[in-house]
Amino acid sequence: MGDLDPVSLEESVMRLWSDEETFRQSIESRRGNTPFIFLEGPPTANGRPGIHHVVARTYKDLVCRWKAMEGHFVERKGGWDTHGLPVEIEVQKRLDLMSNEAIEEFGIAEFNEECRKSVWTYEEAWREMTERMAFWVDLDQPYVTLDNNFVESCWWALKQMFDKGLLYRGHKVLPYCPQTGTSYSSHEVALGYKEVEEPSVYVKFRLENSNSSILAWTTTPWTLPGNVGLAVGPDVSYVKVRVLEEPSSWEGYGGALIGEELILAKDLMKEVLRHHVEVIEEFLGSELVGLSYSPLFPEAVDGGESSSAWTVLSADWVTTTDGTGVVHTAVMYGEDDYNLGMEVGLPAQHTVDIEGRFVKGTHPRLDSRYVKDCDEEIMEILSESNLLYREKSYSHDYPHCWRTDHPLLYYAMDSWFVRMTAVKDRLLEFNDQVEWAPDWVGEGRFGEWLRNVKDWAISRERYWGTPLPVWRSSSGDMKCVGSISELQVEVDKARAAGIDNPECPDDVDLHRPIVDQFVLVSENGEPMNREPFVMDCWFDSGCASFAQWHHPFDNPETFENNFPIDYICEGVDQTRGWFYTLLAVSTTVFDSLCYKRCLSLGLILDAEGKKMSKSRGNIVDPWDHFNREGADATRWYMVTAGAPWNPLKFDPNGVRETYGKMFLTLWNCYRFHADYAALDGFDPDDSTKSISIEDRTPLDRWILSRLSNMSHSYHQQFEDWDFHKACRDLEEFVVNDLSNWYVRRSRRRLWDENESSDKRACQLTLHEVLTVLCRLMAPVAPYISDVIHRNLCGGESVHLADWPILSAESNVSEDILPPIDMMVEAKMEMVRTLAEAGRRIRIEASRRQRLPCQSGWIVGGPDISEFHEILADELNVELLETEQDLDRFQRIELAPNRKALGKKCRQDLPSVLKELDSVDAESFLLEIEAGLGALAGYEIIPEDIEIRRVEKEGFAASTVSIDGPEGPMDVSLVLDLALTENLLSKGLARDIIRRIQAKRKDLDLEVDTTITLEVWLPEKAPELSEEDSKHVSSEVRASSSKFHRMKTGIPDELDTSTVDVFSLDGEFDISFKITQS
RNA sequence: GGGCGGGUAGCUUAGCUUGGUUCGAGCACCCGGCUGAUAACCGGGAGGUCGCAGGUUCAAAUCCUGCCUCGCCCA
Repeated sequence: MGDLDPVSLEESVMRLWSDEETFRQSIESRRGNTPFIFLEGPPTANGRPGIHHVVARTYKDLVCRWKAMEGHFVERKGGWDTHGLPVEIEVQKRLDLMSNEAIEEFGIAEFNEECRKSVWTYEEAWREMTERMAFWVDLDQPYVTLDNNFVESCWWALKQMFDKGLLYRGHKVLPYCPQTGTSYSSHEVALGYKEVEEPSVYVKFRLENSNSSILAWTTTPWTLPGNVGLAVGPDVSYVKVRVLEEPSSWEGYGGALIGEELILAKDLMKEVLRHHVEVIEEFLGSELVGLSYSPLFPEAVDGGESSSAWTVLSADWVTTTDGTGVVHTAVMYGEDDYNLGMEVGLPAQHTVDIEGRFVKGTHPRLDSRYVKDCDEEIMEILSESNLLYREKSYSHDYPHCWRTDHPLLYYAMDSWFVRMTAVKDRLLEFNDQVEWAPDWVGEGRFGEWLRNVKDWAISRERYWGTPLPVWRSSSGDMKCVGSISELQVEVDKARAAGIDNPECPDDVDLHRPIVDQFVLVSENGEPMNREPFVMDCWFDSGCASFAQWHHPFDNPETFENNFPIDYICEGVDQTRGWFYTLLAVSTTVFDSLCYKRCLSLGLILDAEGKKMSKSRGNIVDPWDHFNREGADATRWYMVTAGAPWNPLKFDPNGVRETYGKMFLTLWNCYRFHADYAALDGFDPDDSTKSISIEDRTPLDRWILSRLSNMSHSYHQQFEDWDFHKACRDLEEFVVNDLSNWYVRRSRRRLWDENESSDKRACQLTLHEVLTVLCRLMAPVAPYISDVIHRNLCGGESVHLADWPILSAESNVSEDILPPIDMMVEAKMEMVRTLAEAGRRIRIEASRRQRLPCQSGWIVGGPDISEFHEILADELNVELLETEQDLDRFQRIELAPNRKALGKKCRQDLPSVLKELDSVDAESFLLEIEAGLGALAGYEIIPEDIEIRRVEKEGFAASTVSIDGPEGPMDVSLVLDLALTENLLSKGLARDIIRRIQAKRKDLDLEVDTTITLEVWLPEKAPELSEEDSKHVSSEVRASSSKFHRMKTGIPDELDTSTVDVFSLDGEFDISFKITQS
């Protein structure tokens, strides 16, 4: 068995999986069992996949693999998100189509064709990444959001909403660029923020039947003609002031007359007012509510029936952080303004047209002018009628069009909404039934979002997307079309009514501009045109749970069998994205929750903690690791680096570490088993040679028990979503228990050339341990676990094997875990602790490890005589004994039990502790046992203190605390440091063996190669006994050997390839020569 | 501005629900040991204002309040 080469190992497994269709088999072999339903959140293939996609796909994959091994039928349909703005932007940039006009000139059909091609740009890269990282998902029959079938299902869903009265047409205030005629998403807006300096104005709104004006402030003078209300905070303090005298200096427009009265927030007086004034009244905002004022531009807006137009309104979001504490409200040009306007019934009329010009009739000096050019004119107009108090230049970040650099206008656009507010209670109810990991995402972030749910604006004035299937006549009649056949019926109906329509075949492309060409007919015979929107592409992915099956048009039962979803997993940034839209759609369409479990992953950051993004250029290429440490190590690293929902700082060095520590160690453990199994013709299934566990050595029973314990907690941690803890524990088991103790302690057992039951017990044990390990690891590290498992289990893929732990949810028939023996585990723990203590003692006493001690004594603790052989070997002592007389080496110390004492003594605890420190431990313990113990006036009972045994000074000893059956107990180890000729000889032999073995290794000799040996010992060296020199010869496989006593150190012939010299404790040199025989 | 989450050694982190001995581990570093055992392992060392400031308490990394800071989402 060779060294581990993870890349070629994984690549060959990849080919094997593809040849034998392991993925398909792993699904089919469980067909008929309880399904575990997974839904893939569709990525978009118009960007290159990065390491952050590997993270998400690892968690998707590992849960699905795990559930499959538990016997569930786990289908995994791939998906692609193909609509949406990023696609359009990409194409627009490439073809230099920087406005809607440019796109329409280019042709919508041609433009959409470009988009359709663009979304597959990186499909190949995604497929390769997906396959190489071993994410098992069906990419041959994926759902694709641009497919007609998918779109048709989306139409169907929208019609369900329409029929339930959940769909309505309204306005939405959006950042809008009049030059390109486009409104922008927040993502586009973010591209174009610029710091600008602009005029801001303080305007006087004259109250009706009063000598007073209310002062309001705005940074967008162009919205003033549209003003229809003033918002005040009901609990904010306002003042009315009278102007007493002119300010000492005044620049620019505006001002106020002596005697004029102004109203504004009390806190902002100093900041706003330039005149000397007196406060004549003070009141809360609520007292202002309802007052009427004169419109600034009386011609601009028709108040109509509205009783609230040009009155003071109450809004609790008004603050006094800037302005005057009064917010000028222009319904069509601000989101808060619009919402307030809808709430209180303000007239919703545009004073600005779609090209950014004032509409005719606003004001003779403003009509038809571009609004951003009118700031000066507006100030002049207001100033002339003494309605301007002040102007002030104001600098702020303001969004600009990323394409034309023009400032964006917040503008109320026609828009379609889903009435999510109507189903809020259901949303909350369903959300409560979702098992969230971590739970705070569901309760906090997501729950909070749902409690403040707004109607979902689902229309976009774009080209590339699922068209909104609503047709509307000029008088407002509407029809929502829910399928192709319905469209055909409507088209025929229109044709019959004399409207000329193109053909509408069964496979009509449900995209723009095809569907735009159909004109339908309303009940009263009017032509109806399609509303010119496409849908928010989140609507597409929100429909994925059923649209992936073309529900309800194809096999409705497929959907019924696959809904609701058991498990979804995406980044936490999807909270308001996919997590929400899935729930929004399932609630409105099916009145059901959509998914039962949701794992929300933390963001992935670079090693410096910065978000990975294309623009920063700090993306890690997954192939850097696939081609070096392999996908297993990369996946294992990502899972063990932290909780899945915490941000992961991806450290390339960490992958390397995981590879070195976990995978090389595991491989070597496996190799140890495999090499000897091959040599001995080991057959695990040969029942004539099986050895029951109770007949195996305590060491075997120990590792098997540890394996069982670890497996149970591993499983439990999987169920608790603590994959990181599970895998860390497993890694700890492999490195510490399996490699560093079991394999190390068992090496000698397998060296034995003769067939023995002990050797066989060891091989059986290793075989069992590795088999279970492979199955536990398989979901996370699917390659190496499969290779090892196949080799151990007659070629069976680990992914077709059963999960080794039974649980309520699984379909597994039997538990293959060995018995747990807590006693043997506790004892072994003690052995290992004592072995470490022994090394500590030797270092303190300057006694080198290879020089044996005659005796060692274990003082206290449980009986571990079954492990004396192992421990004696570890400690390098000739004889290990149990000493019952504790006092021979030990004294006691008393330590406080702070928890108990704290309850009892409260604030006197410090003085009690101080006294405890100064009493004589032995005699005070007697007092306590006699019920007479007292400190600082408090009675001390045995529960208040802990007795610790420590070694007495002057002994080569060490005391350790171990976990006994009844809590922690102290055990001491004492070593006899006396030297004898016998010990010196043995130590010398061991040093010689060690150096020769190292030399053999240097010379690349095979383990079973025999040598001839000559050793030259100087006179100062201890005598090497006959027995020990024989021991040397046999250990190093010398077929003949000579041991010389010589007066000088080094033999004459010095060929470094066969001769070597080493120094023992720096006192003398020993030389030796080996040659292959 | 609002909501949520994080801040513990040079780096990565455990501990926080339920307050109790000197805050535990890994990587890197230094010294030593062990090894037919691997990029492994063992012992020891150095390295911590547990983000800051208050508060509660005999006792706070842990509970409470405020602030600073980073991130995400929303405005």
